[in-house]
Amino acid sequence: MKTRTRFAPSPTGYMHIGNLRTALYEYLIAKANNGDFILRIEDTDQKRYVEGATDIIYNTLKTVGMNWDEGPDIGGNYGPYVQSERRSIYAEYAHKLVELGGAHYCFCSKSEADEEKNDELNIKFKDPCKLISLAEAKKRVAAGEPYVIRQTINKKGKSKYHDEVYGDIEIDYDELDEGVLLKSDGFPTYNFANVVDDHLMQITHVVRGNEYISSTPKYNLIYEDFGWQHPQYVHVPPVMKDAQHKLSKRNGDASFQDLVAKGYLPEAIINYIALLGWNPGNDEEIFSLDDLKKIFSIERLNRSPAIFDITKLTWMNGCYIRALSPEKFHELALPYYKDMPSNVNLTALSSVLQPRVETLADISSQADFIQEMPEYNLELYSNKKMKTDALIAKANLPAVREILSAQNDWSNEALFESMKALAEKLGVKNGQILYPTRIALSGKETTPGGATEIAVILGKEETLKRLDNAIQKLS
RNA sequence: GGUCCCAUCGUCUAAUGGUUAGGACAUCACCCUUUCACGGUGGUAAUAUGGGUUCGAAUCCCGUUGGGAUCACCA
Repeated sequence: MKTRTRFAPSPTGYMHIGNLRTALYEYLIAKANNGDFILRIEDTDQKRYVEGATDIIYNTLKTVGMNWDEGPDIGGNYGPYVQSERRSIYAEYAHKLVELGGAHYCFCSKSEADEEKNDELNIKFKDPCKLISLAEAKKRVAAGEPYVIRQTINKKGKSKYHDEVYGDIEIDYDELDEGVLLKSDGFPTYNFANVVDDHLMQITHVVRGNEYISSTPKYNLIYEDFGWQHPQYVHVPPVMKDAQHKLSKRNGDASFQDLVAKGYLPEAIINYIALLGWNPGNDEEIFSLDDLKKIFSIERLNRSPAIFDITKLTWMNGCYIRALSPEKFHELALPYYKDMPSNVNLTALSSVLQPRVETLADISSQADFIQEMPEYNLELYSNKKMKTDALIAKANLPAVREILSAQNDWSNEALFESMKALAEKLGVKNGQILYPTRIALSGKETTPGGATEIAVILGKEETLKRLDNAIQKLS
């Protein structure tokens, strides 16, 4: 049987990192087995529907390269792939389930149900409507009385199923709740829709958060009542913000699109989250999506929650940035150069920046001095190791200015040679020339690149101008 | 509270009865160096806890503690 997995997000307008990881695992399970990855939109809760949310889902999956084989936009043999377009299907199966004895009509109002149960005394909702005969219930339905369809659980003893990650799970049938399957608005709940859809769409592996572990027996009961075989279950632990809290929109935690906006590369994000709950069994940790397709296995999935560590993602993102071709990096950096003066050597800037930034957003903070010379204190000229200070700067900078104004070859190598020659001629250390020059050109304690590299980036005109200003400031 | 799940360095994790408990991030030190990075070398740092089982336990079993999930006409 062909492996088929599905990613079934509800369109709430936010691509959660945990969700994306689930999608990744679903995608990888399918692709590692030459199977199909299906996209299904679970929009049965109209209250939570957010306009444009499906586009975020599409765009995210596309930018990371997780292409789906069937979905709302491209169709497939098992559509429609949007649950709100499948209402008649759920209604049909829900009524059928009633006939099969797996569910019953319930006429209680929501408040009646709430009143009945008592969390503190651990009293579960006992539906009085279970006692209504099917004939009577049908009559009331036909008369137009509002109703829901509730699951009927009469089984006793222990339910048992196997989870690919957590092993054998045993839960007493008494613990199971006779939940609503079809709401009074005619929409199904997740509890019902996912079973019907997963069966109809021939999903072989259901991958989802481990919060579903304890409700899975209810779903299995529905499969049983219909005489269907249930899929294999792959419950995965949550991705955490810290030891106590899941990553969530409510906490204001970063979504995929937030991370991209902060200068993280989609490839790095995917690589990092793949390792949050899965490992290849060796010490390697840099993987492309294609690599992952080849080596992913369900057996190496972890059972315990993993904390999302932005520091490690940042490191990994730095690895990906350094691995970029200089051209590609330059292309990605371009948007951050929007406000740069036109005479700046952007190619040179990119080449000094590439090994120094960990996220694209670092570009702005590292290159800010190029746009505009910052205010700085003369103290900056002091450096013990370089044996230099403002006095030495004052003494040497005029000579630097002189030699550079005569400089024709404005390459880094040529500039460096000239500066070295100058130091030798003056009988001072290289650092006593280079350090003050760097400060004069940047006004910053740390810069991407040394004095001559900055000079190349700024260009001759701007370099001389900044030297003049520095000399004036020092006098 | 009932039920279910989880527990190795600060973090992600490896070690599926026998290892000096390994790697990565972070951190610290040193080297490289035209500041800062990059790169290189080395260090600090973990089996929650108490009992078993066994020649031998991070690993198997039981208890304890801690954490999480679930008990919606949300998914």
